[in-house]
Amino acid sequence: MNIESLKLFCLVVDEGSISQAARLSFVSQPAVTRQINQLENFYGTLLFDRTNGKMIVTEIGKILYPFAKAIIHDFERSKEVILLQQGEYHLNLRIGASFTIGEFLLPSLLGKFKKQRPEIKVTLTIKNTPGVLLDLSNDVIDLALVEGFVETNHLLVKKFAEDELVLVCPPDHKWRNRQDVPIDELVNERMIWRESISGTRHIVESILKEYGVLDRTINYMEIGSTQAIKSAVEAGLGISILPKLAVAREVEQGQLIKVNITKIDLTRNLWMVQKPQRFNRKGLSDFVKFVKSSI
Amino acid sequence: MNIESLKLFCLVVDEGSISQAARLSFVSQPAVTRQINQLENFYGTLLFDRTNGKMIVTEIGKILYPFAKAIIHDFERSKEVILLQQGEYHLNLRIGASFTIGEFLLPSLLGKFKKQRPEIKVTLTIKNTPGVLLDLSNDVIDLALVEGFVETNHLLVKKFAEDELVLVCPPDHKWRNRQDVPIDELVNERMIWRESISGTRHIVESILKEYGVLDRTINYMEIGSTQAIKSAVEAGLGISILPKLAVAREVEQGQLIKVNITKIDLTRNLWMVQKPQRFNRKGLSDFVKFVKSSI
DNA sequence: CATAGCATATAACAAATTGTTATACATTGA
DNA sequence: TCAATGTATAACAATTTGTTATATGCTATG
Repeated sequence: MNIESLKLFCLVVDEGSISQAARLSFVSQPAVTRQINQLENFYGTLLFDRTNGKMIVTEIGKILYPFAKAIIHDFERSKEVILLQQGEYHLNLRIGASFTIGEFLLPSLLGKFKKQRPEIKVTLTIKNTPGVLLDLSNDVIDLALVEGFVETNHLLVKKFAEDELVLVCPPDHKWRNRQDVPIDELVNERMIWRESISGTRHIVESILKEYGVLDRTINYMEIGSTQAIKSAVEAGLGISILPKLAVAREVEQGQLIKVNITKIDLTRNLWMVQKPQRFNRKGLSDFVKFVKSSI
Repeated sequence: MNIESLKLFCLVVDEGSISQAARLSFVSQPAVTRQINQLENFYGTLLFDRTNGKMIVTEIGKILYPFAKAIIHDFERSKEVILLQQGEYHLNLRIGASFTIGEFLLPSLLGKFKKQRPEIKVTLTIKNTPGVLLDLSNDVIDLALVEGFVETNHLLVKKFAEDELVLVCPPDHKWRNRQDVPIDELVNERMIWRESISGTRHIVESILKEYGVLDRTINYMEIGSTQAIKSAVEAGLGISILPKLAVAREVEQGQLIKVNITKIDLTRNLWMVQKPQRFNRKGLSDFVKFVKSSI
């Protein structure tokens, strides 16, 4: 039993005409005729008296009418109420980001987005990359913005920006006037690292390993915060390889010295990761579009 | 939107399982899966959380549930109420019959039928044939039982019995000891007729006309009642051609003399006439079957 | 009273929907 | 780990729904 049929039935009752009901419903007249016929067959009785080509509802049709109206009403309400509920859903956006992205890239980006779409409520959660991806798979966030090494297992991954990793040293370091430093010279330098599950560290380690330098550097210190690492380097405790994004201001103001590693490109991609969902929050696709267009 | 889909949705919610819902509905599991999917697509949202293969209704599904229940309930009620109404309809049977059939054939027939089906309420209306057919076309009766000459125009006509027309004369008539009377001898006899629209008269006239006798008989009297004609013949006012059914008892008791007209068969058919209706009263088809089987 | 205009019904066919079976994939529990 | 169970998907048949073309029947109008 189709609710549309009941809707047509009511319309024919109200209009007293199949043709008129068809016009109002933007379907052909035979379509309405058949719907009414099927309704009559279903209930096993005539719903209209067709004497003289007029459609006059029968006694039994009059009995059906309020039931049909009630069904239609409930159905329409169900659509409305769910749509309302959906509204809140779609206007909520939960973003997770790794430290570098969350602390240095997203704040201004989110600011611009909120200016364009103030009605969308954004929640930003900053964790290390594995934590963010865990949140994603647990449906705690709708979108993950992370750097490096995402297994594409059941996840939608798309590059949305690049960031360069740069070697920084204190202003009084011996490399302070060098443009380039060959990678070999990193040997015996005191390296300050992020914690071992950090996306940034993962990338740096794999590069150094590739060049056989990793094992010969001095793992001098591990600090769980980029901000703290910067302070440590500034204080002359060692050197570090950090995202350009994170040290841009300190380098500009001379608190840190940026040194290129000869011939080595430490550019890595930044990824947007989504879980493939049958129904996404509308705010999500809007934000994804915004990020793509603004970077 | 199909009410069956909503029913399945509720069943899946209640059972927490698509497979179980499929079993209870006697359809295949993929059929239920797709119904649920289409429902989700229609509302643009997930109605179930399928984590770990379980079907747990979502918040929005919980919103839909009472609406679906209400719709299903109203729909079921509409079926019940209409069926109830139908009951009265189907147990009512309005029969119309022409005089001869209504007065001499139907009473015992209806008695037997009521003994078999006491729950069916029968209304019998007796009129002349055109009146009965008019009632039929005006939906005042459901079944007409008439003799002769029914235009098959939009009507379902079926022979259900035969009746013979017989010539009757008073017991002191000159033909009282004759077995046969040639048709020519009818000339100059005082004929007593039914009214001109009577089915019986129609048939008799056409036979007499066929043999060229009609214009030479004496149209002595027209009486609107078979019973009155019988009395008139008995009183010696003339002769008449009447249905065998109507004179059987009087002939047996010697109050009227039956005379055959040589070599002429005045057997005529009795007809059951129905309007072709899309939905007939059940009592009607039952009565039609009863009549066919009992005659 | 014939006929144009309007309404419903029916037939034939295309498109969409619904059901089926077979099969893939994921989870659970022995 | 593997069998058992449950959901999803693909491919196909059967049914349903819409369409256009056309028949039929009533009403109003000249």
